[in-house]
Amino acid sequence: MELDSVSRYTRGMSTEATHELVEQWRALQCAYLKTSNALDRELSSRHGIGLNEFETLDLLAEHRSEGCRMKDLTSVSPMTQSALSKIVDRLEKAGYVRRAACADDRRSLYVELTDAGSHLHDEAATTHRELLEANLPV
Amino acid sequence: MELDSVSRYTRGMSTEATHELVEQWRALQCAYLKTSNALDRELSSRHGIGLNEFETLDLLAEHRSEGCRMKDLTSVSPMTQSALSKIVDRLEKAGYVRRAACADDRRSLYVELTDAGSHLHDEAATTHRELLEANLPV
DNA sequence: CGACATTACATGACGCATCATTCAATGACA
DNA sequence: TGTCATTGAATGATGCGTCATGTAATGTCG
Repeated sequence: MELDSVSRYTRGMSTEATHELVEQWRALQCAYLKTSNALDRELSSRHGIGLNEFETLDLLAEHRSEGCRMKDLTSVSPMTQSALSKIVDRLEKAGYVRRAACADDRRSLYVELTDAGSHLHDEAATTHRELLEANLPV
Repeated sequence: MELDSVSRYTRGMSTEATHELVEQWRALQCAYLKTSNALDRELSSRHGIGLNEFETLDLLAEHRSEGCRMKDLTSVSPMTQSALSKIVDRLEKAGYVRRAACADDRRSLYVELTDAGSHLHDEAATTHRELLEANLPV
């Protein structure tokens, strides 16, 4: 008869090592969720945009000089192409971003910050950096 | 005239320190998203439950002896009370969990693993630990 | 050149988490 | 004990991200 009242989810790992791994994961999870929730809340209430919207603005600001197409955005963002499409939708509707045709390739679209978007980014970035400082593990 | 072509979202922080902070945040984000996506995908395909469902099972297994009410679950999980209520709904519908009345306080409900839930947890935990080992930064 | 594969992006259906609210049970206190 | 606040949990509306798919435009290669 099998004794499986105690879980044995360790295949070649000691239980201590496994436990440490789980602790590490929970710490990572906790740090991430705490920070991202704080960021999302504050950015929403102070500036009216969510975290992912801000980070998209941030990437756009960062690559402003090179010109940023949707595909470039996709390659530097952890978000899905689909999600980015909708984020840019929202940012465009709010007037923070503009889609512009691309001469070389008519499938592509440039995404550019508008002046309003640039201003918003500057302000929101302050909030963002403050919260990172307050929430990030040292 | 103001020169704000360069963002100055540093109030008392050097730009390098700010940049480091952002890098740190992006690394955290990347590690978390990479790991949680991998976990979610694999747990879903191999065992038919999502990450949050598994982690709820995991917490229930961990506190099996003490008896776990919804409020206890809420206090040890990063999820919302509302979210947990729905997760437990799903787990219950799938037969992995059972809600049981609480004698002391008729508002409270105990949540217990069924045998099927216990088995599933054992199996899924293996997957979970494997993926943690594969994805977690060292 | 013409057919097929691939790429860039958008969209609809779906799942899931969150907020606000609700409801019942309990506590506190005059 | 009766009233009011609080607590434990469920639910409906809403928003957002993902997957699968659709649609152009562009490459590729016979």
